[in-house]
Amino acid sequence: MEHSPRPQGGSRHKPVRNSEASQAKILEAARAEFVTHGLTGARVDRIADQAGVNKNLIYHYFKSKEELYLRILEGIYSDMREHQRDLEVRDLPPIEGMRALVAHTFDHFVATPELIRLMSIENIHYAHYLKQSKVVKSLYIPLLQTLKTLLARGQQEGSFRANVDPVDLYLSISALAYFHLSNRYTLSWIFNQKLDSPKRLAERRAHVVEMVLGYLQGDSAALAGSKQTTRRSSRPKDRSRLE
Amino acid sequence: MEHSPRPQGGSRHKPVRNSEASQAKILEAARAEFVTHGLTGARVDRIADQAGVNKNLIYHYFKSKEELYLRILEGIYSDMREHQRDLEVRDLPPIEGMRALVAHTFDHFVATPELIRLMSIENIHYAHYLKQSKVVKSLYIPLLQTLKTLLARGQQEGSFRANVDPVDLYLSISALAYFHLSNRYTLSWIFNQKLDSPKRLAERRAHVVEMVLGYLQGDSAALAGSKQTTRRSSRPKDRSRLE
DNA sequence: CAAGTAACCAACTGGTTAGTTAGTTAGCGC
DNA sequence: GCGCTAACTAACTAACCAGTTGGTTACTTG
Repeated sequence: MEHSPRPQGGSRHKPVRNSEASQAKILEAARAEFVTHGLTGARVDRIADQAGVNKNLIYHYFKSKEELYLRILEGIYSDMREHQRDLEVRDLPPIEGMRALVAHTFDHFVATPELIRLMSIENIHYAHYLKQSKVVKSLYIPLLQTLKTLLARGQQEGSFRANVDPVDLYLSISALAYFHLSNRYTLSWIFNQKLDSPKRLAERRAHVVEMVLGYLQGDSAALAGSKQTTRRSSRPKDRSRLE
Repeated sequence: MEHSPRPQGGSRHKPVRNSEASQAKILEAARAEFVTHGLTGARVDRIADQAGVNKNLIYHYFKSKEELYLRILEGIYSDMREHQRDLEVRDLPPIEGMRALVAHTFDHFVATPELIRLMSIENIHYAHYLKQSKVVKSLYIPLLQTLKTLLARGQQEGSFRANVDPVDLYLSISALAYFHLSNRYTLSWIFNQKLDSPKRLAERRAHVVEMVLGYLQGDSAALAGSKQTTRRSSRPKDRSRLE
């Protein structure tokens, strides 16, 4: 099916026609377009222009705008495979490991702004497209496993509190690393500070790491309010509610 | 300018023409439309249909789709004026006050899903429209002030750690209360659990409150790594970085 | 080198959509 | 009860935009 010209090497000058290169250019342009404008805001004419190919070529290789979007979406999530460097963290001492995991999550979001944009965009669309993907889901399994392992080892050696749900912890780590970036435009304006400046990012990174570690290392028994000693009971007395 | 018919009471049956009611119907329909479809996905024909008015009436009262969107945006943010119940929290003991503040932020996000959607949508649009608003920014000043007050009082009585930036703390509280909701569609699918079920929300609420309080009450000196004793220095040694 | 195939393109199409035009009619002030 | 203003409408328009048609040309294969 693929029609790569002169694949066996030989002449050096690139051929006029090159399906692989064209597809790559389309995907690259599409990624930028979807990331900056969202699915509904994206224009396939603009993608064609930016890729330097005829619009029809897009339909030649991808059957529709939505199909192309899905390809981009899967690509971005799969780049998170890099996340699987979590594995390297499993053998570190729990505190060090957790610290590295949080910092790495933070750094990854900073380094891949496209991931954050597309995650937001997908959620605006109620995850309609992501749900069609087969691969993405499985990427999270090793990550959760790493978290569980670290958590258990930390609890065993007495440095982490008990009764921490790994999914909740993952949600919190992501939340802390994600929100200030995903919402940086409204927040920067509201608080009169560039949340994505290197200095501010370094500060925030330290804060986020401290927050997670501070929580995990805090003594839950001492911290719990007068009545609550078991967390996570499904309907707490709710002393803190205002109304 | 306003042309409200029979404003002085009198006959009970509603008049055929009623500008205030029409505008209200338009705004209500527009809110639903923008919240579910975003700015680019929204259709003014659909808004007109849903409001039960002629499309041109929308242009009679609001000069464009974007203008209407801005109105909705401001309305949603202004409903956060309710947030100013933070003030009631200022006089509580610091721990109780902070607990209530976090819980209230969480509850507010749960109760106002439209706020989260529009915040995400605005950030997809780089806060282009919010920046045109004059009112929104000022809503955050008292909130930050409350945070500062609580923080200072807690530090003074020795129950909160030192060196906590109020903006960072606000970002973290919001992040923890926002992320699992804003991204509930992708996350629910990935983790095979309905993140917005009442049970799960109650659990998450407890976790979030615990996380913030646990962090604040943790002893920063004891928690800090071997070298770092002053947090928030603008370029920490970064022992936790992986690469 | 002939013939087939896939890469590639210009121009078009039809449905959609924000916004307009050119009015009609309800209700108020006098 | 007349005239004015504002509420309200039906039908239209111009631009836009995803997707198509109907090709031409580069490259491969036999």
